[in-house]
Parts: sequence; C-alpha cells; structure tokens
Amino acid sequence: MEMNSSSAVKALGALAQEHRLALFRLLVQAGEHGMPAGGIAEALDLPNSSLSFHLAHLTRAGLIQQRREGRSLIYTADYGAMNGLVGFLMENCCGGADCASPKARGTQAVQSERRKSA
Amino acid sequence: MEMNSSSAVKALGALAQEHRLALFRLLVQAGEHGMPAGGIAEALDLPNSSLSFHLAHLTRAGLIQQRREGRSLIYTADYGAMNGLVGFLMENCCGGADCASPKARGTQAVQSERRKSA
DNA sequence: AGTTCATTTCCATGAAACTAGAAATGTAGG
DNA sequence: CCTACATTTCTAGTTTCATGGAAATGAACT
Repeated sequence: MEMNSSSAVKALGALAQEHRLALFRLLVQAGEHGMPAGGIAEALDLPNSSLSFHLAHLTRAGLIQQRREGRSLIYTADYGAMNGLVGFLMENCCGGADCASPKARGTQAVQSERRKSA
Repeated sequence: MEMNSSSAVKALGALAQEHRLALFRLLVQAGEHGMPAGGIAEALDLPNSSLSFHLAHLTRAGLIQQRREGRSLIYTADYGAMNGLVGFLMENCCGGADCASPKARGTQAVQSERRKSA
C-alpha cells in the first residue's frame, strides 16, 4: 500500500470510530491467525449487518485483509499498512533534527512486515 | 494524556481529515519551535475561520498545544500524545508473541517525550 | 444437486461534521 | 488609553456517516 495523504486520511477515518477501533485492535491482538467474522461479531456484540459495514470500511482503507477458511471468512490486521501509516505521520519529524524517530533508528517493523511485503 | 478507547477515537478522528492531517504533519515537522496560526493559515492556504476550527479540533483531541508569543499563538505537536496513540493501537500486539513491536523492543520515544512527560 | 450456514447488501432514518464570510474578542504596542 | 492586528466565535447550508432488521448472496459439506 502506497502511503499518501489521501490513503492516510482513509485509514485514520476507518480507525476513528469506536467499534472499528475495537475491531482493529482485536485483530492486532489476534495476530496472524486472525478471526472469523462470526467470532468478531460475538466478541464485539454487534449485529451482522453493522459488523459487515465496519469490516468493509477497514478493508477499503487497507488496514485489514480477509481470506476464506472453510465457510468462514477470516480477517487479519495488516501490520504493514499500520507501520506505513505511523511512518507517514512521523515523516520528517522535527525537520530532520536529531530526533529519536523510528525512521532515524531504523525501521520499526511489527511482526511479519518483512514476510508480507509492506 | 491517559490513552483509552474514547480518547484514541477522538485523536484519530481529529487526524482523519485532509486539512487537519496536513496541519498536524506540518507541526510534527516544525518541531519544538512550532508555528503561529497565521503562518499555518498561509502555509496551508486556509481561511482563518476554517483553520481556527481545525486547530481547536486538534487541541481538543490533545494532539497539539498552544502558547502565546508576542501577539501570536504558537502551536506545537504533542509528541507524547502521538506516541501514546500508536502504543494504544499496538497494545498486546500478536497476543504477546515474539512480535517485534515497539513495546517489546523498548519504548520508541519521539523527540522530547521524556522531557515533556507523556 | 440440494441444503445449510456464514456473511453481505439493501434501505430509511437520525445524527454529526466541514466550510467560510462577517462580526466579535482580546492582547500587545505606541 | 487607544489603536492595530492576530485569532476566534457565530451562523447556516451542504454533505457524509452509523444503525439494524430483513432479504439476498454464495460457498461448502453431504
């Protein structure tokens, strides 16, 4: 995912909602295994239609991914997108001064960023 | 600033807007010196009233701070709040597994986080 | 092929947010 | 003190977003 102002706004907007934020954090904590839509709906106590709306929103924003497994759809957090977003916010932090930014200290990869090719 | 779901939503919502995102990144790059409202308005080509609306939004969200200098109001990014937000998103990343999260590797402080007391 | 089950789409309603001109506020400097 | 200037508040109109029940889709087991 190429990170620019437009996609950053989409990602931030996707996270700027109580249910979607809880959902994304749930997936962040779930790790690579991810969770099926049904399990998420139960964990967050959301109607199917609402959850589907929020899942689609996060997917459009590039923050989560889906794969099929049996007849369930498994959702996982996209750590690469996450890192890209944070990097974008911090870009040229402090005008390039001796600021202890993640960038300055080498990329702060989360989990499988390298394997998944951010 | 204590970080919880509610304040994270506020912060993300504040950043999830083209002009405010540009504004925040401008202040991140400006560093500790910050910028006066007038200078920001010029840099971003925004009407005063609109800029004021966005500045208030970011301030309410705890992402920026203001101080007076002469007759100008100087705005600066709050790096501590920023780090708190990122940490909240990553909390318990991957269920505590051997995930190369910032937390697991020691706090990723940005600039003067220690001086400003996150 | 048929059936079941997980998930998504449709729809209407209600709430919240962005914009920008003009007027008001208030601080500082002469 | 009074003037000038930087910034904020007011106001109204237009757009965008969240919700949830019911129906529809569609993939997978038998």
